[in-house]
Amino acid sequence: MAEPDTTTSLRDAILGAARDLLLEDGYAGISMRKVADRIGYSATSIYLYFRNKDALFHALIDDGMQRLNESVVAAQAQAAEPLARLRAMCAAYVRFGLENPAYYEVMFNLHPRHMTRYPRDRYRTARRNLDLFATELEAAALQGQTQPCDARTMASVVWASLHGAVTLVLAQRLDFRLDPDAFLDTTLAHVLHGLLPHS
Amino acid sequence: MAEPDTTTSLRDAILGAARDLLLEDGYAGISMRKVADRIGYSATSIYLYFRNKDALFHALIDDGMQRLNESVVAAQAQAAEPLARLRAMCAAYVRFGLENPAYYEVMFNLHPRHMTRYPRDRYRTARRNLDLFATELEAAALQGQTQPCDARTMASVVWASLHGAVTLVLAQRLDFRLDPDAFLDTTLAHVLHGLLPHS
Amino acid sequence: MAEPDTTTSLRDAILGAARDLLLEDGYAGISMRKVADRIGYSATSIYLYFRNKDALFHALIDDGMQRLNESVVAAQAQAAEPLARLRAMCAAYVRFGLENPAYYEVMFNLHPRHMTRYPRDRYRTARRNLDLFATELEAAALQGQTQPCDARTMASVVWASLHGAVTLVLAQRLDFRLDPDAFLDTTLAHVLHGLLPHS
Amino acid sequence: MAEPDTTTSLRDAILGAARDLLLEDGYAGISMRKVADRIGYSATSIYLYFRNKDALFHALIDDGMQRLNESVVAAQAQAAEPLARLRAMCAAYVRFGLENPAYYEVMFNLHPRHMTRYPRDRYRTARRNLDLFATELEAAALQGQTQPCDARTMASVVWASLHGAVTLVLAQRLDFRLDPDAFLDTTLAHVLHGLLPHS
DNA sequence: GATGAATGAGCGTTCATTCAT
DNA sequence: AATGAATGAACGCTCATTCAT
Repeated sequence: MAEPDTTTSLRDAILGAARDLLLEDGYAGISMRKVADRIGYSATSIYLYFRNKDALFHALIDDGMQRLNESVVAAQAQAAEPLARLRAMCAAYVRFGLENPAYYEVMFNLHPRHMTRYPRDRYRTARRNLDLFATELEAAALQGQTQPCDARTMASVVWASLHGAVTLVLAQRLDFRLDPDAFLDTTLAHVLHGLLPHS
Repeated sequence: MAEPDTTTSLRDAILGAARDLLLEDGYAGISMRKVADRIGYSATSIYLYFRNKDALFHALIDDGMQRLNESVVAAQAQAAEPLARLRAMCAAYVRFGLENPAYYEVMFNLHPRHMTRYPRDRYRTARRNLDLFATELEAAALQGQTQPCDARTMASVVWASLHGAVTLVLAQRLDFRLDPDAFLDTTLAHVLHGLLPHS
Repeated sequence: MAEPDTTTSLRDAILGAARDLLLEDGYAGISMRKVADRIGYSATSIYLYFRNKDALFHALIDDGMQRLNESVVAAQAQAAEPLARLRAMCAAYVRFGLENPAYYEVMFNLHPRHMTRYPRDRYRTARRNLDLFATELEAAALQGQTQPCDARTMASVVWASLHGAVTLVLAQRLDFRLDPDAFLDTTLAHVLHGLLPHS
Repeated sequence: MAEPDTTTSLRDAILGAARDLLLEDGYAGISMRKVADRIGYSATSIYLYFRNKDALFHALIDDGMQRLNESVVAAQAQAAEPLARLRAMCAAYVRFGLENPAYYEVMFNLHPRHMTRYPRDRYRTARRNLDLFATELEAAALQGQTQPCDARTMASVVWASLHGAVTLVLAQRLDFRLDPDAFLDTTLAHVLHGLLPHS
């Protein structure tokens, strides 16, 4: 269909097409042929760059994790105070999800069934992300800005809330009478408020 | 394979088999023929009760929504005070998700693509669920137990947090060093704490 | 390609087409698509009658064994004396091989690799064939017409000789200066002569 | 994968790898890429030495024929008398087959389809083998040790019997209650006995 | 109310081969 | 002498769906 793209590497083109398809049709919507068609190459060519479909997905996940990490780290650097940093990081996380729905789906919604072959140690990147939140939570608690808690657990709790909000919006399950942006703002405020010291 | 089941209606048998398969093999594991095999009928028979695969899914969603509603309503009745009611309802919601992963997946993770044909008015059941939360939030705010807010938005925010937690646990994306139950308890506490009046 | 054949059952048509293809292109030459094309049906239809490719082959083998058995049994009945019976049976065996090269190939040349899933007990039919030869060998020995020997072993030896001759002719490996018929006649005579009592 | 082998010629390395693969995975197990992988070269390189896959097979056949010839010639030299020589040669033939199943398969079981491009004159090596047997048969007949016959035909008959026995054993089609070695010994004895003068 | 027969589209994957370098 | 990039064809198989009965 499409003309072969000669400006980017074929490997990147494949990843890009896969990402797009993922967004349009979900996991089941990706097929090696469709990816190939979209970039104007034969299906066989994909196998020159990825051993099989799983490998392609895993590369997508790695790629997404990397980008998410960068976004959050960048946000972290934008404020001086733990709580402000947290707020920036949460906002960055949500923004990443909304702006990269395909990455988001493959990273966090892909059923474990499809992850069984995902190399164990690659999860480290994901955990590193959580650690960023935990670090700030710990700092905030030390300064008395938040209720003391187990930083690791609370990091996951915060993550879960953000994740739920992003997911609902992306899956178009949000009550249609609500404004997504207002909803997300409220979510952010609620999440942070939930961390404050019990009076 | 299986003997036709003569005690329940065929329609129910189909839904039951679909639910089981969903649970066992995930979304992709459901195929018309597998469902048919499992109940000892021919694949063609399914089409007598459901126009196509999507219709079958939608029925599954309806079914799940109904059950979820019942769980939450039951929880609501167990306490007298708005905040206590909310807590019970949140706990019931989470419990439902963990105990009915198949329903949960099809209800909230099904790709929008499959929802395009989902009749608009059926969403009402889903909305009714949210309204339950909104009602209690409103009542709690009136009594000064929580920070005033738009009840509808906040209901979705609460829901999003619970949903995120459930999703992470079901998708096995929770940090393996954390205890799921402790994580869920903390989530619940955090969600409720986030509602309290700003001091 | 071809018009659907409405006179024979589809199952038989499939087996027939598979047999023909086997003859033309060997084992590797058979594909579900080719079989389907040849009978004017879609490839999918084959799966209505055979669970998979192996099952199709196994049916072919069963079919061939049955026919071979019938040929040999018929020959056995044509003579009164053990040695004459043996001769007739050997001739019948060779004739069957030459006239049913496709069956012959699946039955005896198919690599064990492809037989691993062939149900153990089906081999009984093959053994029954050997027993026919063994029976006559035993009778002949009792009458002093042949050198005493272990009938079971010798039955296999006789079989091996016939099998080798058939195979060479079918695989077109026979020296092109020889007349196949003369070669087969000599083989038969040699095999039988080899059974006679040592003087 | 493997390091390129610099001691032997690439052509030989290819043949060796092909032979190994043939043995391990059977005929269908050979693919140009697998052969290439095994020797640490690119698949394209094979085409520098063999025009296509069939040519590679043909070379394998030549190679095998050469080796078989050597085995038989060596056996021939081990006895002084025609009949004893024949026995030794037959035994050598069988041994070669059992010890080189890969060669044996490609030499004698390869479907005629793949042989159409096999250069006519190459069959000479195969014929030379038969001539060895014919020569001894002729000598034995001259000395009155065997029944007079057309040596060329009888050489093929003898060959066919040995071939049948080898084939059955290799294809694992021998009655599992028989001991292969005993079976082969009996075959040998039977073949030779069949040559003796009619009393 | 239920089925058997049939299919077109699609899947992930492997293969022998070509061509420019 | 050797390769990397690329491909068209084919493979076994599963799927949702239709249609006549």
